[in-house]
Amino acid sequence: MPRSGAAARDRLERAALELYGERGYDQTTTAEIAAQAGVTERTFFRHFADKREVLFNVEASRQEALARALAEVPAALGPWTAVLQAFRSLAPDLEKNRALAEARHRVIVTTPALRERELAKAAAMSVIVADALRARGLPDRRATLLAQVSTAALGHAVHTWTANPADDFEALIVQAFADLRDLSDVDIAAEPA
Amino acid sequence: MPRSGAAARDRLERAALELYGERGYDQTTTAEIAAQAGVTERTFFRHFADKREVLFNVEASRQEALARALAEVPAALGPWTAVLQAFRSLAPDLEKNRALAEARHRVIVTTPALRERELAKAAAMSVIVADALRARGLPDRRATLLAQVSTAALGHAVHTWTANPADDFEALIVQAFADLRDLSDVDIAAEPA
DNA sequence: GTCTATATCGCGATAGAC
DNA sequence: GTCTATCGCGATATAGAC
Repeated sequence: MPRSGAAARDRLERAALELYGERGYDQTTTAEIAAQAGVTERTFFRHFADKREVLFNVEASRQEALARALAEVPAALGPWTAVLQAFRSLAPDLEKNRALAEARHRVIVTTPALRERELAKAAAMSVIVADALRARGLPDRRATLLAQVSTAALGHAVHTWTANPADDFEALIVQAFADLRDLSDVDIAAEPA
Repeated sequence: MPRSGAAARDRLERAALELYGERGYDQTTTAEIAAQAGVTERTFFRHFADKREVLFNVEASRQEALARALAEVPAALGPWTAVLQAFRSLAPDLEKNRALAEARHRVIVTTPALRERELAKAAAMSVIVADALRARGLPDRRATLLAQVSTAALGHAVHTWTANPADDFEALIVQAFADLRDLSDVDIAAEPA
């Protein structure tokens, strides 16, 4: 048994995804996950704050990737377009891990507790976007607003993508942003005084 | 001690808000809340599914109000405007309970577990909006997208409102929708081929 | 209402890795 | 040798079962 923390962590993640998938989240105990990974239950909690977090470690690297992408977007672009471009850059990584993402997704959507955690991760994404927009000089409130809204669009695209194997992520996020533009356009005419 | 369920429920909510505020969510046990409300711990769990839910009962009535408001919006209005109008109708109720909302907000923002639940409630709101939009004939994907995005704007407005005692909710939500329109407008010109 | 399972976490000891 | 992951034991509290 290697003493490497990372390996144990990895085994715990795999074991959790497998067990949650087989018998469901509620019917799986942390002790079982630990056993399957070849460590004790106590070790599980040293790696993950709680039973949910074990499925959301991937999010961390995704967050870093997004932050980096946002920083690299040319300053000349408008905020809306800048965010879209950063989101598009996530596509390759997403497509590469599609199989895993689908397995994860299946478990998450069927488990309220996990869906809650997923929403929390999305909120964290939103904070990252807001920070980046402020750094671009967007006033605070607008930065927060655009961040929340665009992150919502991102979440929408990711969900659609995961649920429909035929869909292409990059096309979906572009479409989502376009739809939003159209929707507000249409209503401008209809808006009452 | 009246055996009335509603009264006990009310005392539990008050007790929880008070105790969470005083010593923090993690340092408060459900037993303590029950004791302060003059009931047994078992009764706490009869009324609320878990320790968090005790702070989110208000959301239920808010959700109903929103669903009703959405149903009453004239069919002639575009989806974007329709949602905005429904959101605006929430203003009076919000303003009336401002003091309580602020106390709640203070506890929630400082407690990750509670923030997660709050996000889940927002997601539920989003589903309600999406249903209403589909009922108005909007295609499924667009309905979901617009629902998520507009709910994000709503959340943004509510947060800003709660955090800034000087702000007026209705003005904030109108401003948020206007900002979104402007943001997409600005970028249309700047968008690359 | 009582009883119980189990998620979560604190502490001291142990044992690979460097 | 120092670190730090892990272990083993134990305590508490939430939530569900009977």
